[in-house]
Amino acid sequence: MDANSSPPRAGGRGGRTSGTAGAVWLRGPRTYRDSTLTSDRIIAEAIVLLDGEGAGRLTMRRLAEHLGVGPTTLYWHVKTKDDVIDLAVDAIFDEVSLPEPSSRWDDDVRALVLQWRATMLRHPWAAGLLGRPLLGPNVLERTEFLQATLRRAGFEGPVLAAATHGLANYVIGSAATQSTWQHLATPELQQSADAHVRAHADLYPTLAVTHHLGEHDWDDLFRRGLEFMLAGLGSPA
Amino acid sequence: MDANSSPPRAGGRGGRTSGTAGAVWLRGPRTYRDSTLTSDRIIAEAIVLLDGEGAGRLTMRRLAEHLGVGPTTLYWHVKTKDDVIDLAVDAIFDEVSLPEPSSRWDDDVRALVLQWRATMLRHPWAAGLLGRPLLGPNVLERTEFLQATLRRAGFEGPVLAAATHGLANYVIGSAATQSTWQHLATPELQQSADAHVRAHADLYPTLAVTHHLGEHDWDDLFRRGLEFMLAGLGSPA
DNA sequence: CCACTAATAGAACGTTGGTCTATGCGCAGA
DNA sequence: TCTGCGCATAGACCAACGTTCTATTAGTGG
Repeated sequence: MDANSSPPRAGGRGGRTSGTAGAVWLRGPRTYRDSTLTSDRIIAEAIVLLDGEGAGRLTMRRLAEHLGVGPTTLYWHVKTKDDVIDLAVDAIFDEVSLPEPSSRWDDDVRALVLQWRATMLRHPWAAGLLGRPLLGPNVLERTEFLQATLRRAGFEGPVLAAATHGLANYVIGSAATQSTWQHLATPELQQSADAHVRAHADLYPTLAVTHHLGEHDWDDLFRRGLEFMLAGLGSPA
Repeated sequence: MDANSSPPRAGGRGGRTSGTAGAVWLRGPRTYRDSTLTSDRIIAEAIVLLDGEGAGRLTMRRLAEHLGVGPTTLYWHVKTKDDVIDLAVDAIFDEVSLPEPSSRWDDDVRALVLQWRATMLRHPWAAGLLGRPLLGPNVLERTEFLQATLRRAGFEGPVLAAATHGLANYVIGSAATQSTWQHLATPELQQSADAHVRAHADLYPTLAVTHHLGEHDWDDLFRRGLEFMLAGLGSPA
């Protein structure tokens, strides 16, 4: 807030630290104005902001304010806002822990994919940020795990590529759909959407009966779809 | 461009059309300054702009300019820019023609899903616009068709819902991934991404061997994944 | 000819992402 | 202890954006 008023903060550690030998160890790493702004801290705060208020309300100024820092200062640590977003997206994938390989490859896939999905749902803004290349180390590491698991299961060549893509795209699509409905659409919108479909039951007879937009058991839905995919993979292995 | 200079355009049809009976038929529908701006024309031009330059370069001002119209005029026909986008997204789904129901339900699904995908690839900006509810009539009609087809095939209850969602989410995820790579990532980025993965072959051993990011046979990949899903659906029907 | 409505344009506001430039802090060496 | 020097921060500013408010014009019905 008013972190940039007149009295300058105390820098470093207490008082005078002239060229005394050995003082380095007491001083610790380079500190500046005692709050070292790093790109990591920026990304972390960006994620907090995104989690709390959604992608639309992430602005460089608000982000700087939350960090107690001038708006333009961020650009010293980060090139553009797009960089912030890309880094934030990759950062959340750190939460997807890689399962310990078991004796059943499909169990490993299940475990990974469920965590992947859970992470995307924990940060629903991530779904709306697809459409940008996912090349961060965390994403690549998870993709590597998925593909390596499938490869150990015996898939190869085009089949392996298709299996990897199929599973990944299913997760991405599912998470995007669910995030959209759960977090970006207000309950009123969900209800009126439901009402709208039922009001036009002549146009959407099947949807009107079966498609209760707001009342899905999303977990069950996802798991069933995943089992379809795994079953389809099972035969031509 | 300079459509708003001093000389006002000629309105209506030639000269005086006072209260002469029967003149309505000669006059045709209400015309104003001989170029009737409608929300349909706005959406159509928005799609042209989106196709040509991507989502990032669609602004109300540029859209108005392309229509030879003042920037604020659009707001008479359209409430907000989000409306334009929502309408544009739904409009492109008009290109997804509903297949004639055949004797094999899976062929119908294949036909629909392939067209769905093709349309999304034809308008690659659409993928980045997921994360907003798809509730337009065109989208709903296609979803209705998909679900109705599966229902006729014997699916019911949670299985039906899972099958619909599974297929739709697979299409969405696949199209998003491919659009991202083909259109939003420059060839240089693709190449350097490839190089990056191979340079870190220690971290991504499987990807380094198999994952040629820029050189996928996307059609083949998608079809194989779709067949996995359909095969998985086939068994527990 | 006049009032009325539909449609257009313009000025302007607040906010955004980003750049350019100046300022201050902390450290190393003399 | 003083003096540079580079890392880090802030401020003024810019062009562009979405949108609103208000004025103006074209066409219609009386």
